[in-house]
Amino acid sequence: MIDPTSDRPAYQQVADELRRRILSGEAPPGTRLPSESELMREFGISRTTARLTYNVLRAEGLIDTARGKGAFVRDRRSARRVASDRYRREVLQIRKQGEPTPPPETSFTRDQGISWSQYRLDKEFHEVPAPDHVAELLNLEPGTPVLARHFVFYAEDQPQQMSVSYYPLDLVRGTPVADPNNEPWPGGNIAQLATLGITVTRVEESVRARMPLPEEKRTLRIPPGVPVLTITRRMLAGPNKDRPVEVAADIVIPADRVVLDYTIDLD
Amino acid sequence: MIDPTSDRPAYQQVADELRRRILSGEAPPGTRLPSESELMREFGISRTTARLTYNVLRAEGLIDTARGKGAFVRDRRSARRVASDRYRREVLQIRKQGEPTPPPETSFTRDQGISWSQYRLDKEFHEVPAPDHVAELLNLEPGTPVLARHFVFYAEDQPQQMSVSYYPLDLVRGTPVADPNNEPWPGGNIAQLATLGITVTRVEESVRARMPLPEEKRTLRIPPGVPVLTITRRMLAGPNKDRPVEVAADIVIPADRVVLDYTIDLD
DNA sequence: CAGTGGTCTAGACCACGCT
DNA sequence: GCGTGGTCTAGACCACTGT
Repeated sequence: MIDPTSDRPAYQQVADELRRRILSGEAPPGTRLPSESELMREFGISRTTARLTYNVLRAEGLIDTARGKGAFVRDRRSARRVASDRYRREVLQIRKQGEPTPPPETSFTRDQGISWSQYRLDKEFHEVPAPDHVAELLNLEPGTPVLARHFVFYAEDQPQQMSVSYYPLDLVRGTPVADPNNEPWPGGNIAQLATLGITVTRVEESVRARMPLPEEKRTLRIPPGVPVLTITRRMLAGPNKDRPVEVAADIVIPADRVVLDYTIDLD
Repeated sequence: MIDPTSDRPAYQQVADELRRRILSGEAPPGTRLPSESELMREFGISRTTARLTYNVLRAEGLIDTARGKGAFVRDRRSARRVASDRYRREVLQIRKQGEPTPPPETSFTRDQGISWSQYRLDKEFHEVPAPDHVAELLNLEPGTPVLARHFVFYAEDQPQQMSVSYYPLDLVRGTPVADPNNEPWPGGNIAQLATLGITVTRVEESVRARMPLPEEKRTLRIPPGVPVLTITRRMLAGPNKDRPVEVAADIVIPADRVVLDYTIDLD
């Protein structure tokens, strides 16, 4: 089954064959793949080469391996959809109610399709000098003190995303926004700012993807071969949409758990 | 330097130390890291363990390795920004000119900040039965014939993205849109549809991230540890924004080459 | 030519899951 | 207890880059 005359290394040739089975549907998600010993016999390779094969497929996010069990085809369908008009719905909710009343929906819980009580929130609030990219997005001098709020969101005990939100300190000092004990807060960021008399009129999001750092892998329980989507968000206030009131630098979401939907109207 | 009593494997401990140097800025992009032999001496590990260390850092997208040269810290800054209002600018251009005249700007060339002549286009046009997800997005019966247009975009001879665009065949048969020899086409997709009397009024984009397939790695020259962003795009026409005229399933962009910017107005 | 990373082998011990 | 994957060693040959 291996072509020794080929330039392609043996472990890649074996990976090619297993990948073909996975992508063709011949080996659907959940299927158990040959054990390393079986690979050694079937392809006439050493243990090390068999392991190299599975290293490749693991890095591609195609398989899961477990000690004592074996190697299995991973289910790669992504789950919840996060729509860009979640912000608009939040605004409508605020206008309708005049003022949000608990237990309200937030963009996060609504995206999950689960109820408020089904998620947990880890949080730490810090006053820190603004990092450079934050200062730039908030139009502040570098080093200006800002409020940094760290969150990890869970749905049904599964971590879904982590984020750091930055606010100009002058804006929020002494307000409920700066009080960790006020969480969970009704209605999400836009509603929180509305209680301070700030009307958010525009949201800007910058989307990137990269491999997770070890700490992110641990906190979000990200399996091998799964990248993260990062969103750098900025909220602008005022009729001219020019006053930055919040930037959530690095919202980090495991890419196997989300689809980001955006709508662009051309009229 | 290695703690043999730790649960953390030796190759991870070495990776932790090198990662710390990279992320702290102690080893900035371009820095040469210790050779495998040096790692063996400095940390008292075997060649295999040293290689495992660099496998980890490679999969995280932190380093590049080259035979005969060594291991180097990769520059991870992402480059061009792709703004969601590129579609709006394209519409404005069409309205202004009445009809696009070459050499025009497209959303693609404008995003590059390069001129039209600096990129090349590989293309194949096929009439195929609509795949399931395409049929659903176009509101067609599964298997309805559609026009599939395959593109690979280059900027300065570097591949930047590949895509497949699907059009309902009834809409475009016999028109210039279905003629491969008409490429490069002035003004991008929206302008092309405008010449058919179709006014695109809404664009929907769904953004995902995953590791690239081998063919994508080859075509787009993607280094190890770099995911791809995929955009599934749908264009809608008509005053009610309800007639799907195009879906580009799987626009694939190496994540180290792009930032996707979206603006959401709340009024 | 010496040094680099890429591939591959044969073997060892371990932690874990299942029966 | 046996089979699984996870870690680690010692050693070999190769292709490529530099001097």
